[in-house]
Amino acid sequence: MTRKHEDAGRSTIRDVAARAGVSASTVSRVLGGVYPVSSATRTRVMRAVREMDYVADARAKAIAGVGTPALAFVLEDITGPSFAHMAHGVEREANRHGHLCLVCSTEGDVRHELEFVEMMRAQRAAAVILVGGTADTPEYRERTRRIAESLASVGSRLVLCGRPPLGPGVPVTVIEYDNEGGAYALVAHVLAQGHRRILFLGGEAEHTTAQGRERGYLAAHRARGVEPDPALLLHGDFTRDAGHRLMRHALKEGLEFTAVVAATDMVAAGALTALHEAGLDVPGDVSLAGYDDIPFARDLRPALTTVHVPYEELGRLAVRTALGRRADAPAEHLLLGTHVVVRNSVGAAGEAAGG
Amino acid sequence: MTRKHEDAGRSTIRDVAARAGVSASTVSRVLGGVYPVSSATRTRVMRAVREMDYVADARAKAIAGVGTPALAFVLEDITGPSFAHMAHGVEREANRHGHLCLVCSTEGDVRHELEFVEMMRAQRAAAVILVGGTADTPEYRERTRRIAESLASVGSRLVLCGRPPLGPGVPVTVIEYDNEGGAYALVAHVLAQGHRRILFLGGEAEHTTAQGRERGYLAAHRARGVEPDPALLLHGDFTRDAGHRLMRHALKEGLEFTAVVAATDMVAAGALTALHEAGLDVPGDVSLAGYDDIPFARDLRPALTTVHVPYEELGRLAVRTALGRRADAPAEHLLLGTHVVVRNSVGAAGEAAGG
DNA sequence: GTGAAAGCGCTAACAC
DNA sequence: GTGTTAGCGCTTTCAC
Repeated sequence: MTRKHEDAGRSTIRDVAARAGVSASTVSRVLGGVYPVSSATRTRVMRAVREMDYVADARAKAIAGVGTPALAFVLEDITGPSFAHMAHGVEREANRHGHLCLVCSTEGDVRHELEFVEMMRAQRAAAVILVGGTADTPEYRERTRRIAESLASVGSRLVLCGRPPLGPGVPVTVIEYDNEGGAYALVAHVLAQGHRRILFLGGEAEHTTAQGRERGYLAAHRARGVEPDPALLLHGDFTRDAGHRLMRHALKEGLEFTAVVAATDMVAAGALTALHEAGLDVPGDVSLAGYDDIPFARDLRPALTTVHVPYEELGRLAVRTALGRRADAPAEHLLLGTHVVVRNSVGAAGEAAGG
Repeated sequence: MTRKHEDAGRSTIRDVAARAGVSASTVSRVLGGVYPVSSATRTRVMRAVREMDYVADARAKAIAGVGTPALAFVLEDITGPSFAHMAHGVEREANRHGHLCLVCSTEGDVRHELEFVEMMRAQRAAAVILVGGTADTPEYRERTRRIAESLASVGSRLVLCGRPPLGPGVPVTVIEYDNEGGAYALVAHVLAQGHRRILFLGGEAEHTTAQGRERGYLAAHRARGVEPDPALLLHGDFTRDAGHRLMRHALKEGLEFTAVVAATDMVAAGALTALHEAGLDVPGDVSLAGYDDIPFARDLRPALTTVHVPYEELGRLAVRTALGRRADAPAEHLLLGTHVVVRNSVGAAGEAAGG
């Protein structure tokens, strides 16, 4: 009848009740703060609570059907600036609504993503938010559709934040931003400066974010009537090191270009360093642009022209939208706008000497 | 007797049992995978599980006494690069041990920190990790001591990651790194280049991290026999904007210095931009150094001389140490080393012209 | 091997 | 107002 193991302090509501000389329900009522309880009892109970430093077990409350469920977000690596900003938005908004947040880093491993979602389902999370783009393959779509459905089946909901939808009929909430539109505007700006051979330092070929940006790059060219040279499209990942490596490679290969558009600011940063190491001036010899508008972009020399993405807002909206929905609501889709931020890294093509 | 609300799919172990034509205990045994169960039953149960896409409620398991508790980390803002790296280390290591992670951003508000810790206590988290430095006041120490004790009383443990200990007798695990030593080495390096008036762009005056770095700054001066000018110690916070603002201020006031040491790389980045905006060359006119060695430091122009801190390792160790301890273990303290990374932002003083 | 029953810490419906 | 009882979803004796 009494607790099995008397580990110091791990007291239960019954211990508090005993100490206050009342029943457990009374303690529950006092703590709940709603029911009518005589002020004398209330005082006694509160004193016991304080003396024992008691705090009710949230998990027990949860299974008893009270208390707000957690929110889960899974991302590749919290260390990336744009991930971090989305995560921050998610976290803030979740807290505003009284939800705790679970984080999981997949380290880019798809199996981890699956494992985590399963764990979140076991936790009966209010929603699972997949943060950031991913490799888009048929398997991915199938797997994610299943995830969405199994989440819906336990009353939870899948949210895609910064990742495109999966097609109709999948019970998923998606909040993304306009990768293609932003890249289009950015590249149009570069083209408007007279550049015609623009190197694109992309992400992984199948990555949704990279693809969107690449589409914008292509579309801007076509709109301007210039045929993009496929040889100018390089692929790596979204890290600073990839940018550095790709840029060195392009320079060594003698690729001809007068401007480079990097898929992210991180990539641009690495590329910038490689350009400098090669003795090239930006934007004197080569123009450079990034994407994301991370805080650091302003401190690069020259200050980086880039595309601003409302990452934090994205995270906040993901939560707000998810919480407002029933688990089995139909798919819904928000697309946030982006805009280019002109700074000093893109110059007129006339002055450029070529890579 | 049957479930109250028949929300689609939220099936329980009893539903699975019914479908498989066995008792709940049998399902539990099959899923547990330990007990002897006839392979026929096992198959039937597994099929039911699959068909219903059943996954056991982790919270219920938790209160029944099985399942690994979560780990919680609370930090100011996941958006800061060094926070993010510590968080990443925490997350990775926790996952390696099968623990889920709860994150909480305090947004720098002490009350939030308290609230969160209380919530984590309610969650019966295995440990609560406070990530990053904080304002060190008597109230802070008292409050944190109480937190440590109340956590210990529910069998959990407080871990300070990148934050100094609280004095003897407090049941706390602290993993920090040598702020003072790193700053000492860095400033010694700057002094060795002949600089004698070194501007220090610090963090908030009471912030533990800022204090440690400032102590190193001071100590290096004294060791070299040069009396630091208090007027050269400026305080702000750890953001890029603070660095920018402080630097402009220093320039406008006509402060005299030939080098500046920023409390973080972010601050250094802002300062660098301010220096450039003022038409000053780094390190030609003024030398500059940072602290943290964030990935971006290499891409600043000039590449930033800074102090490397093993942030991710710090996070990993925090978890590993905490999990290895009993809740009521005595205080313990790890101090990780740091080292200066010499790049191009610090030059010889002879060539400097003064701010 | 398998089921019934008790218990984990809590809340809520139902008495009195 | 307050105690008793019956759950919540799970695990784990204890019988058979």
